Amino acid sequence: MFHFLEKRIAEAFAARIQALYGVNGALQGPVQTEQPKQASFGEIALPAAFQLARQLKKAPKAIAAELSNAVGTIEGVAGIEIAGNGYMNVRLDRGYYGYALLSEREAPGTRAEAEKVIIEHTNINPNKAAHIGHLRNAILGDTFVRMLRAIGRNVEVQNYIDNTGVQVADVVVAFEHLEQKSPAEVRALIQTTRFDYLCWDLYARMSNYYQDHPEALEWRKATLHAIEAGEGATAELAHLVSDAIVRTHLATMYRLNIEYDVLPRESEILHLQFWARAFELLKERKAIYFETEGKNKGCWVMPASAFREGSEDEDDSKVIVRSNGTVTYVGKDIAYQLWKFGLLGKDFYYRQWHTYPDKHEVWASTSDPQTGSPPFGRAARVYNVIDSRQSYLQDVVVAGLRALDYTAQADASVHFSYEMVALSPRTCVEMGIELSDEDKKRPYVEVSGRKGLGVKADDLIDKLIEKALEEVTSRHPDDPEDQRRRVATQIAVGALRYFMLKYTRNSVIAFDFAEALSFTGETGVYVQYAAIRARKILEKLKERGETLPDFRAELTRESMARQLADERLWQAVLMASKADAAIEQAVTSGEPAHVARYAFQLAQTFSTFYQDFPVVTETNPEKKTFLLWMTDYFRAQLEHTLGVLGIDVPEYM
RNA sequence: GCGCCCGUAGCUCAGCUGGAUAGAGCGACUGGCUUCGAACCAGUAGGCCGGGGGUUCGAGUCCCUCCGGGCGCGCCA
Repeated sequence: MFHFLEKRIAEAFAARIQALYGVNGALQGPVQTEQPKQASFGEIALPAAFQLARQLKKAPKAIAAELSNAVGTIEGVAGIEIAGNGYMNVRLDRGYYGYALLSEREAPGTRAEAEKVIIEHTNINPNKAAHIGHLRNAILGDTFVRMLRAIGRNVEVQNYIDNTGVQVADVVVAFEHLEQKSPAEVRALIQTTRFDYLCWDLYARMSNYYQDHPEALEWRKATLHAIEAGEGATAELAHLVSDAIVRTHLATMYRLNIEYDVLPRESEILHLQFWARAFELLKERKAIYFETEGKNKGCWVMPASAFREGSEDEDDSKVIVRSNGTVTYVGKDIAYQLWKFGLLGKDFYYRQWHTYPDKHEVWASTSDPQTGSPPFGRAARVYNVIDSRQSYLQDVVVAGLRALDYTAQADASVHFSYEMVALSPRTCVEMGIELSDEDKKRPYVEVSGRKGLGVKADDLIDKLIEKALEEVTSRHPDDPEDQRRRVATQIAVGALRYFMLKYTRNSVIAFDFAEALSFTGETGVYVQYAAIRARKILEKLKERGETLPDFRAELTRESMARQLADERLWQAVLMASKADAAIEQAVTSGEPAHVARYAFQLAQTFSTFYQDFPVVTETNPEKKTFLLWMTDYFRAQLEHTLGVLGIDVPEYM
C-alpha cells in the first residue's frame, strides 16, 4: 500500500514538473521520494526542489512553493508542507490510508512472469559434511529466491554438483588406499554411519597424508582420470560417495527449509560434451586463442584484456584449455553458464532425484535419455551465489559470454557475492583449535576444510535445538517431548537463518557461538515472539467467547481517521504497511539483510504497541475493533515477512 | 606489484541511488510481571563516522591521497 501511494505521488509531481518546467526539465526518470528524518514532518518527503534549483537558477524554497501549489489534490494525500529550505513534506490522509489497507488485496504480486530467473546456490563439494560457510551461501540464496517469488518472479533454483573434482577424488583415494575399502564396503558405511562426518575426517586425513607423502599425489591423478572416464570400480566409488554426500547436504538444508529444483552435475557436463560445444563456439568467435610462446605455450587462453580493464599483459591471460588438452574449471563454467541462458544448443537429460515431504520434486542431470521431466534452464537472468573470493573467476565467465557477443546475457549474469564466514578466536578456543600468537590478535580466523577445521552445519543446528529445547522446557515443562522438540527446532532455525541474514553481504562474519546462540535482542527469535504474541491476543479473544469482528463491515474511513489520529497507532500502522516496499527495495539492492532488518523493526513496533495498548480489555467498542484489526494486520505482516526469510512461526514459545 | 572488500558508540553491525538533529542490538547503569506470557517494555550513559585534501546549496555516503585490516591474482576447484 505504501509503495503504491508513493508511486502515485511521485508520478503526480513528475507530471507537474514537466508541465511547469518543460520536458527537458532537470529531472529524468521518477521523482525521488524519501522518508522524512522526523516522523512529525509527515510520511513522504520530496527533495525535488533541490535538484531543480541548480538548473532553474531559482531558490529551492520558491520552487517547492510553486510546485506544491500547482500539483493540486492527490487522492490519499491530506496536505503538503514546505520545510527547511525546500523540502516538500507530504502528509497522508490517515482515514483514507487505513481504510485502503482494510480492503487491500492479498498478495498483489502473484503474477508469474514468463521470464525465468535462475539462482544457483549451495554448490558444496560432495565430499564431506557442510559447514557454516555453506550455510551462509544457502540461506542467502534461498532467501533471495523467496524475495523474488514474493514479488512475483518465476525462479528456478539450481544446486551445482561438482562430482568429478579433486575434492571427491581425494576421498575416493582415501577409501581405496588408506582404508582399503571396496565399493560394497563403502556402501555399507553409507547405510550404517554418519557418512558425511566420516568423510569430513577422512578428507582431512588424506590432506595430511599428501603433505607427508607427496608421491601419493599420483593416486589422485589416476583417480581423477578414472572418474573422468566414468568406468571401473574407482568411478563407481566416486559416484557412490558423491551421491551419498549430496543426499546428506540436501537433508541438512531441508532442516533449514531450503529446497532445490534441479541438480546439474559436472559428470553430465563432461559426458554430454557440453565443453566440446562451448569450445567450438569460443574458437569460432575468436574469444580464445592458441598460445605459441611464453609460460602458457600450448594452451588455449582468454586474453586478460577481455576481463581485466587496461591489462594487455599476456602473463595475466587465463588458461582455458591446458597444454595437455584438458579443460579447466572456468571453461566448464562458461559452458554451464551458456546452458543456463539456453545458448549452448545442448541440454541435459533429467531423472527424479528426491521428493520433499511437501511433494516438491528435485531433479538431477543424467546422460541417459529420459522423458517426462520439466524444462530447466533457458533463463533471462542468472544469479550465481558464490563467495567473493571467486570474483576473479566469475569475471572470466562473464567475459566469455561477452566475447561470444552475448552482451545481453553477460549483463544479466550476476555474481551474487558475499564475504566468508570465519571463526572468532574465542570460538576457536572453545572448539579446542590451537591458535598461533598472531592468530589470537586477529578479529577472526579462516576455516579450512582441508585441515578439518570448522563448525559443521548439523552440529550447529543440533546445538541450537538443544538450547532452544531447554528454554521451551523451562516454560512448558509438562508438554510432550515431541511437541517441545518441534517448537525448539523452529526456534533454532529462526535464530540461525536470521543470524546469517542480519549481516549485509560484504561483511565478514566472525562466527561466534555465543552470538549465534543468542535468543534475545536482534534475533529471529524476537520476531517469532512478536508474531506469537499477536496470535495470542486473538486466541485470548476466542477464549473469552468473543469473535473476531468483520473489520470491513465495522470500520469506516471515519473511524479509521479517528483512531489513527493517535500518533503512536498511526506510526505503527505505517510501519506494518511497508512490508512490500521493504521487500521490493531489498530485491533492487540485492540485499536480503534489508528484509531481516525490516522484520526486526516491525517486531519492535509491535512489541511497543503490545505493551502500550491492552486490546481485549478495551472498553470503547470502536477502539477495540480497531485494535483488533491492527493486531490481526500485524500478525499477517509479521508472518508474511518471516515467510520471506524462510522462518516459521511456532505454535507457541 | 595489480585488483576487490572493509574501517561508524566499549563489542557486533545498520545507514537505500549524496539530503533535515548519525541509528540498532549486545554489554553497563535505572526502573517495570496479581494485567493479551518479561525470549518483553521504558529510560540513562556512550560518536572529530580511520587521517588529510577536494567536488556542492548539502558528504558517513562521491573523487584523490595516506594509514590500518582482510581476500583474490595457478595448466587447483
